[in-house]
Amino acid sequence: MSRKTTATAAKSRTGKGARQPAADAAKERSQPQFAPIRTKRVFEEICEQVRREMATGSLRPGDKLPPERELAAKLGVSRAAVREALRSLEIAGVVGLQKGARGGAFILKGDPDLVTQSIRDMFHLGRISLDNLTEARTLVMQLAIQLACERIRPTTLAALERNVDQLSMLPATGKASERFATSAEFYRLISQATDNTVLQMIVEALTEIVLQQVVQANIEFFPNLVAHRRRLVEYIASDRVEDAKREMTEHLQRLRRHLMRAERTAAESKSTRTPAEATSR
Amino acid sequence: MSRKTTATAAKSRTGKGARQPAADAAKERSQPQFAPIRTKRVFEEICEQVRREMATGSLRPGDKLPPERELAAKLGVSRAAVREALRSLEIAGVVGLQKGARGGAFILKGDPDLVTQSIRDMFHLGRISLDNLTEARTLVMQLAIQLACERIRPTTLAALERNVDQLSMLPATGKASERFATSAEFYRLISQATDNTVLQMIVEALTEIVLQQVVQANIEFFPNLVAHRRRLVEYIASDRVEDAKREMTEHLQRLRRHLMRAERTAAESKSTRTPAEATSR
DNA sequence: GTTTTTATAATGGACAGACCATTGATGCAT
DNA sequence: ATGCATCAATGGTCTGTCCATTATAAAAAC
Repeated sequence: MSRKTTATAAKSRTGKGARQPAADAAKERSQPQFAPIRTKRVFEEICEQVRREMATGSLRPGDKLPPERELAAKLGVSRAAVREALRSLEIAGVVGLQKGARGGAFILKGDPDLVTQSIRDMFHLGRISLDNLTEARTLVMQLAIQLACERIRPTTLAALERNVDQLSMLPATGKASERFATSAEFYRLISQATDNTVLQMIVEALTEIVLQQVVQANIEFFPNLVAHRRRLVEYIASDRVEDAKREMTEHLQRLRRHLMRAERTAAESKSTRTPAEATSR
Repeated sequence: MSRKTTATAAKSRTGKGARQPAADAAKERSQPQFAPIRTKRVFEEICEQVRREMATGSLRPGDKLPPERELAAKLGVSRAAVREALRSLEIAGVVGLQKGARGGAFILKGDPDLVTQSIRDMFHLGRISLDNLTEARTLVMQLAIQLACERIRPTTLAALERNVDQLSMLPATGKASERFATSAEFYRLISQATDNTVLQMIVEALTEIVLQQVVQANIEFFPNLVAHRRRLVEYIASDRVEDAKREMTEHLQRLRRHLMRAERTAAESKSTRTPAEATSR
C-alpha cells in the first residue's frame, strides 16, 4: 500500500510534495538521490500494484478484483482514481469490466490487438515510416513462410486454398473492403500455420496496417494476384521453402513499391494543411 | 459529435438506450441491423474522435487539445468522462498531459514501449508461452543480424565493441541487473543498426521480456558469453552474414533451452498456489 | 532599466457524494 | 415448474469543490 491506509484520513493527500508533517520528511531525507522529479499519480501506483500481482502469479486470468468502492476504501483513495486506474488496465487489455450485480473487474489474458493498435498509432503519428513498415513486413513474412512450410496442417492448408478460391471470385463485384478482408484472412492463416503466437501477432499487426494503406491508396487490383497466391499455396503445400519465400518476397516488394509511389503522389497533392489547435469540430 | 451538443442539456444522457424523444428513435429505425448490442461508453466515443482526427491528419504531434473543462462543455459530457478518455489516450501513448497554465493534452508521437508492455502482459497472463517467445526472438534476431550486416555504421560498430568490453569487465562484480542492462544495450545497438524502426521495436520488446526471465531464472553466467559476442561483432564488422546469423542463432537457441529447463523445474517446485479473489494484499 | 519577487490565472489531479442503468438473484404469484 | 416483480450490487456518469503546479504578468527591489 505505502499510503496512509487509515481510509478515513483521505484528506490532504494529493500532492505529498510540500507541507508534510514528520514521517514523510524523514523518508525523503533518507534518499539523497535527485533523479525522480516525476511525481507519480495515484492511478499509476494502483496499476503497478495490479501488474505486480499479475507478474508474480497472485492474479491470474479469471480472477476478480474487488468492486471499485471497496478498492477505493482499501487503498484510501477516491473512486475516481480507482476508475482511472481500471480504465488504464482495461485499455491495456489486462482487465475487463462488467456491469451489474456479480460484475466487477476481471483479469483477462491480454489483447493481441493492442500490438496492432500501438504500432498503428505510431505509424499515423509519423514515428514509423511506410518504408520501414513495409520492409519489416516483407522480412517477417519470410520467417512466417518458413515456419508455415514446416508446420502447416492439412486443415489450414485447405482453408488457404478456399481463401484463394474466394478471392478469385471477388474481383467481379470489386468491393475494396471485401478484398481487404480476404487478404487479411490469407495472411492470418499463414501466420496461424507457424504455430507461434508471437509471430502471429506481429504478422497480424503489420498486415492490417499495410492493408489499410492499400485500401486508402486505392491501389489498382493486381490482375495476377490470384495466380501469385495459388503458386504460394502450392509451394507451401509441397514444402518448397525457398520457392515460397521468393514468391512471397517478390509480391510484397512489388506492393511496397506501389505504396511508396502512392505516398509520394499523395504528399505532392496536399502540400498544405489546416493549422489546427483542434477543438474537435 | 453525434451527441446533443447543446452543452447545457447535459442532463439525462447516460444510457441513451431507452426513453428517447423523436430524432434518435427515427435514426435507430433507419438501421434494421441487430449487431451492436455493445453500448458504447462516453469516453470511448471521445477517444475515437481524437483518433479519427489523428488518422486524417487534422491532429498532429505537438498539437494541443482544448483543456478538460472546455472539452467537457463542448462535448456536453462531464469532466470525469473527458478525463477517462484522456487517460486512455495517455496510456495508449497518443497524448501527454501537462499541468499548469498553458498546460493541457498534447498529441505525442506514440510510445514504442507500449508494444513491449502489451506483449509482456500477454506473456505474464499466459497467452504467450516462453517457448513461442524465445523462438520468435531467435527468428527475428536473424533478420536483425542480416540487416545490421548490410547497414551498420562505424559509430554503431564501435559502440558494440565498447559494449562487449564493458561486459567483459563485469562478471567480477557480478551484479545481475548490470548484466541485464549491458545485454539489453547490446541487442538495442544491433537493432539500431538495421535502420528499421519497426524491427527495432520488435527486437526491443522480445529482448526485454526474455532478459527479464533470464534474470528471474537466475541462469548461471555463460562463461563464453564474451567470446560469443566478440565473434558476433567481428562477423558483423566483416559482413560475414551467414556466420553472424549462425553465431546469433546458436546462442539464442542455447539460451532458449536453458530457460525452458528453468521453467520446467520452477513449475515442478510450486505446483500449488493461493486461491486468489485478490484484495491486493 | 534590469532583475527579482510576488500575485494571478489557467489547468491537470484528486476528492466527495449523488443518481442512473444494468444485471443477477431472490422470492412471490400463477 | 414457470413466469414475473422486486431488490441489491456494481459500473457509468454527473456535479461541484479543492489542491498543486506552472507560466505569465505585475510589482517591487536593485
